[in-house]
Amino acid sequence: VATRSPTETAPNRGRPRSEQARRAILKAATALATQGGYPALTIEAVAERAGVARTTIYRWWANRAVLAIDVLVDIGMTAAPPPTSTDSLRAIRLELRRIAAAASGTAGELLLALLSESQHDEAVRTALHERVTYPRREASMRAVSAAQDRGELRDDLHPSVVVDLLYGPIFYRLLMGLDAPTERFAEQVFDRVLGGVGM
Amino acid sequence: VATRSPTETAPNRGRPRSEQARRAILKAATALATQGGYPALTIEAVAERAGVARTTIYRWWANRAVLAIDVLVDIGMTAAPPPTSTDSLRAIRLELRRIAAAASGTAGELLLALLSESQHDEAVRTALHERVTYPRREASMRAVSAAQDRGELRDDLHPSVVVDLLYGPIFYRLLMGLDAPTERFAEQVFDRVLGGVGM
Amino acid sequence: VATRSPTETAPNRGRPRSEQARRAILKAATALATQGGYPALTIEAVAERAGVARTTIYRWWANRAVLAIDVLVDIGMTAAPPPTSTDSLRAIRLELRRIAAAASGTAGELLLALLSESQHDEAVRTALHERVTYPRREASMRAVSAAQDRGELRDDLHPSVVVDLLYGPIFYRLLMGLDAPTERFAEQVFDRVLGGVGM
Amino acid sequence: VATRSPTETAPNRGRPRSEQARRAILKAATALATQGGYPALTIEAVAERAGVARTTIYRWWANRAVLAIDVLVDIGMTAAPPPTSTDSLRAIRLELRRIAAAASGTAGELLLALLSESQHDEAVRTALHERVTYPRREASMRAVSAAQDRGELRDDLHPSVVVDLLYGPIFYRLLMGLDAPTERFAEQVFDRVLGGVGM
DNA sequence: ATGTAAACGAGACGGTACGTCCAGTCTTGAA
DNA sequence: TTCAAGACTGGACGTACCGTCTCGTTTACAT
Repeated sequence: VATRSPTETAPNRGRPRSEQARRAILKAATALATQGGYPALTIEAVAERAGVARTTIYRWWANRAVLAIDVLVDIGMTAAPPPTSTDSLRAIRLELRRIAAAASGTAGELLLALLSESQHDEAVRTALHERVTYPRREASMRAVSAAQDRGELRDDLHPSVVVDLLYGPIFYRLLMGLDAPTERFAEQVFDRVLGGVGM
Repeated sequence: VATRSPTETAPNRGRPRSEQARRAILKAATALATQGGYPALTIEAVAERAGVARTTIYRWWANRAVLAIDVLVDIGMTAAPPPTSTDSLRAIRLELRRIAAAASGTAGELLLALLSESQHDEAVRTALHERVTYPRREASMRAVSAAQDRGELRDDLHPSVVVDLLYGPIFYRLLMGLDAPTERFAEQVFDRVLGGVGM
Repeated sequence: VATRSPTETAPNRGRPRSEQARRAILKAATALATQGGYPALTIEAVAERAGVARTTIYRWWANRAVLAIDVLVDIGMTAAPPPTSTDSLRAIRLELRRIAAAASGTAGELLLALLSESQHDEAVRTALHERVTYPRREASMRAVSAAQDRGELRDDLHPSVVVDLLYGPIFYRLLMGLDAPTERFAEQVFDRVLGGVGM
Repeated sequence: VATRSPTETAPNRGRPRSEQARRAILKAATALATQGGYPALTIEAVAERAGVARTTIYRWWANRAVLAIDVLVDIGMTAAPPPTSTDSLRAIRLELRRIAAAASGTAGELLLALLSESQHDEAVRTALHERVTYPRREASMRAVSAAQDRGELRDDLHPSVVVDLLYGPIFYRLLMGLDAPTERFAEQVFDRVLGGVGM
C-alpha cells in the first residue's frame, strides 16, 4: 500500500507520520466502499468515520481516486492474493477461479469506477496499472511463456493474447454487468481456450 | 433513441414538442462527449451549447446518464451498425472486427463511464442493458446457436459462453485500458477460440 | 440595500428572486454580527441560520465583506438615519451626536473590520465608499459650504477640512478603541472646532 | 520590541535564544507586510522567508497579530520617532506633520488591521495600546497640559479632548481611506484647532 | 568531560472557512 | 403544454492557514 511518500528529504525529520491515522483512514474507506461503493467513498465521509481531519487525508492521497486504489489493492490482496507459483498452467486455472470468485463484489465495483475515472486522470491511470493491472498480468504472461517453452501451448501466439483469451471472458462478464462469472464458468473458459470450441 | 414520452394525457394539447431542440441537445451532447468524454457531458454545458434551457433537457431525459446512453447508442449505430445477417460464423468474425475498431474511442469511454454509473442506478443499468448490451449479445447468441445446430461448433456449451469467449478478450483490452484491440487481434481471437490454443 | 442586480437581461425572465431568502440572509447576518462581530459573520453560519443554501448567498453577494457592508448600511440607517435638513450648522451638531451614539456598537466594529478588508479588495473599498462613507460626508460638506456662504464660517477653508475637523475626533476615538465618544464629547468637539482652543 | 520572555525558571539553562533568528523573523515579517500588507504576513510565509521553523516563531510570539505589532512598532519608530521635547505646542505641530507623513503607508495599513483584530482579542488590544497608542498619546497630553499651565490654551478642557481634536482629523482621513493626510493638511488642522473655524 | 535543559528545524495533525462546480428542482412569463 | 430563463437547495470538492504536537538535533551552562 503505497501513498505519497513522507516528503522525502532527510530521513527522520519532523513529526513522524501517524500509522494509526493511516490505518483508520484505510479502514474507514474500505468500510464505506463495501457498503455504498465508490460514490460513498467521499473524503468527507472517510474523514468523519476515521476520526481524522480532512486535511490529513489530502496530505497522503491526492484525491479520492488514489485512495480508492489503495482500498482496491487491500481488498484484492486479501480476497485473491497474487499467484505465487505462476509457473504452470494449473496455477493460471486456479488464479482464474479465484478472480472470478473475488471480483464479483466491492473489488469489481471499485475497479470499474476507477477505470472510468482513469480515462481523464493520468495519475490514476498510471497508479491503477502499476499497482493493479500489470503485476498480475505479467505474472500470467510469464506462466504462459513458460508453458509455451515446455511445448504445452502453441508458440505462434504472443503470451498477452493467450492471457487476454483467458482473463477476457471473466472480466467481460464482470465489468459489463452480465451474469456474474462463476467458478464453473472460469473452468469452462480455461478448458475451451485450450481446446477450442470448434469441431 | 428513446426519451420520456410526451406526458400522456390528452393527445395533442398545448405547445408541441420541439423536434429541433431534441436534435440540438443530442448533437451538443455528442460533441461534448467526443471532446471531453463523460465528465464534459454536463447538463449545463449541453444546454448552453444547444441553446436550450436546462429544464428542456430534464423534461425528456431523467438525468445526464440516460442522455449519455442516447449519445452512446447514436455513436454506436453509426460506428458499428448492428449485424444484419447474424446467421453465420463469418458474420460474427466481421462483427468482432467492427467492434474492435469502433469501441476504441468515445464509445468505449462512454460505455465505461455508464457501466460505472449503472452500479448504483437501477434505471441506468436497465436502460444500458436493454438498449446497448442485450441487443447485440442476443443476436450473437442466435448466430452461435444456429452454428451449433449446423454442427459447426461443439454443442455442449451454452451459446452465451461462446459469445463471452469471443467478445470477452476484445472488451477486456478495451475497458481495462490495455493495448487497444486491433482488428488483427480480433481475428486472432476468433481463430483461436475456434481452434484452441493447446497443442 | 443593493446586492448584485438580478442578472440584467430581459426584465422578467426566469424564477424571480426570493425576497424571503434575501431578508432571512440579512437578518441572520445582522444577528451574527451583533453577537460575535465580523469574525462571527461567516457565510457558513449565515446560511445555516437563515435556512438557506450557501450558494444562494454567493449568488447575490460576492463574499462576506460585501454582505457585511449591507449589514452595516442596514444598522446605520436604523441607528443614525442620514441627516435630512443639512442646511444648517445645527443639523451637523445633531448629526455628530447621533454618530457618536450610534457608532459605538456593532456598527463601529463592522466599519473597522471592513476598512481593514478594503485595503486589499478594490471592490470592497469602492462599495464601502459609495454606500457608507461618501453619502454622509458629502451631505456634511454641502452644509458646511452653505454655512460659509451665509458667512457663519471662515471661507478660506475647503469644506472637507472643516468636516474632518468635526468628524475626525469622533471616529478617532471610535476606531482607535479609546474612550467611547460620548454625546457630551461630540458637543465639546463641535463647540471647540468653531471657537478654537487657543486663548 | 517585546516578545515572550525566555521561559523563566532557572536563570541561564539550556540553549540560549538565537538573536539571529529573532532578527530574521522580524525582517522577513516587515518585508512581507510592506509588500502585501497584513494578509501577506502569514506565519508560514514569514517562516519560509526567514529560513526559520514555524515553531520558532510561535515560541516567541503568541500569534501573528502580536508579531504584526512588533513590525508596526519597528516601522513606526523609524518613520516617526516619538517626540523627544514634548513640552511645547510647537513640538505637537511637528509631531502632527510627522504622523501624517509616516502613517500613509504600511504603518497605517497594519494599524488598521490590528485595530480590527483587537476587537476580539483582549491580548492584542492590550499590547496595541501599551506599545503603540498610549505612549504617544500620553506624551501629547502632557504637552497640552503644560501649555494649559503656561496659559497658552484654554484650561477648561481635558487635555485628551484637545489631543483628539488635533490627532483625530489626521487619523480619520487615514483610517477611513479618504484623501491621504498631507503635511499641509496637518498644519491646517493645528492652526484651526487653535484658532477655531467660526467667524 | 559530560549531562541536561532549552532552543531549533522539520513536518504531521486537527480544524475552520473559503469559494467553486454541478446536480436536480421550482417558479415565472412567453410561445 | 412546452420552452427559455434563471433562482433555489444541497453535496462534495480541493485549498489556505491556523495553532498544536512530536520528533531528532544542536548548543551552552553547570556539574
